Amino acid sequence: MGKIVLRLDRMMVERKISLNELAERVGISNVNLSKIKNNKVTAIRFSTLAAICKVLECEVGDILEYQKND
Amino acid sequence: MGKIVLRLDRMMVERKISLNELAERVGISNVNLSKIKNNKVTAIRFSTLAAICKVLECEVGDILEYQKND
DNA sequence: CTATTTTTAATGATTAACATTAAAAATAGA
DNA sequence: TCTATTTTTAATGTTAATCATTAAAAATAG
Repeated sequence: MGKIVLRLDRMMVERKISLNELAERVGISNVNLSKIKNNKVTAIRFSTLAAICKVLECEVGDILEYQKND
Repeated sequence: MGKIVLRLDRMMVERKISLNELAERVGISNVNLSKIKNNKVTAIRFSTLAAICKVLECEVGDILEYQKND
């Protein structure tokens, strides 16, 4: 069926930013960012996604990917 | 502040698929797909996004982009 | 070991996707 | 121009799920 996978790790390592700091700068709780980071959410608001892209200075495609199976 | 923009048009033209057909194959109403296509939504479910990517045979970055403004 | 960071869990509020129906607007075809 | 099809807008209601908050457990760092 394929699914959407969020991959924050790479960019976070690249930008040398911790989860707590990213959460603060993005403007959401670290608890929720942890969920997002570990693919425990099934949707995301564009405002949140935009804030993440802004702080991490990256494109949507850098953190969201479509993973098809088979 | 920057925002997320959905761009379905390009891929739809490229795949030569109408909004009604895409809606049907994605599994959502044409009304909602129209909203998505015209950026009238503020969030999206990964299941919907994955279905769109599947039908259009594309990556997330092909239809979702972060647009920063100065 | 201890302090910090990250993850998990549970609860609750609020937002908003999505369905549905109906009508208006836009587009295409004859 | 007229007509059929497609797309968009509008309104209403249901349901899903983000996100906040609090607290505790687990993992990591020093």
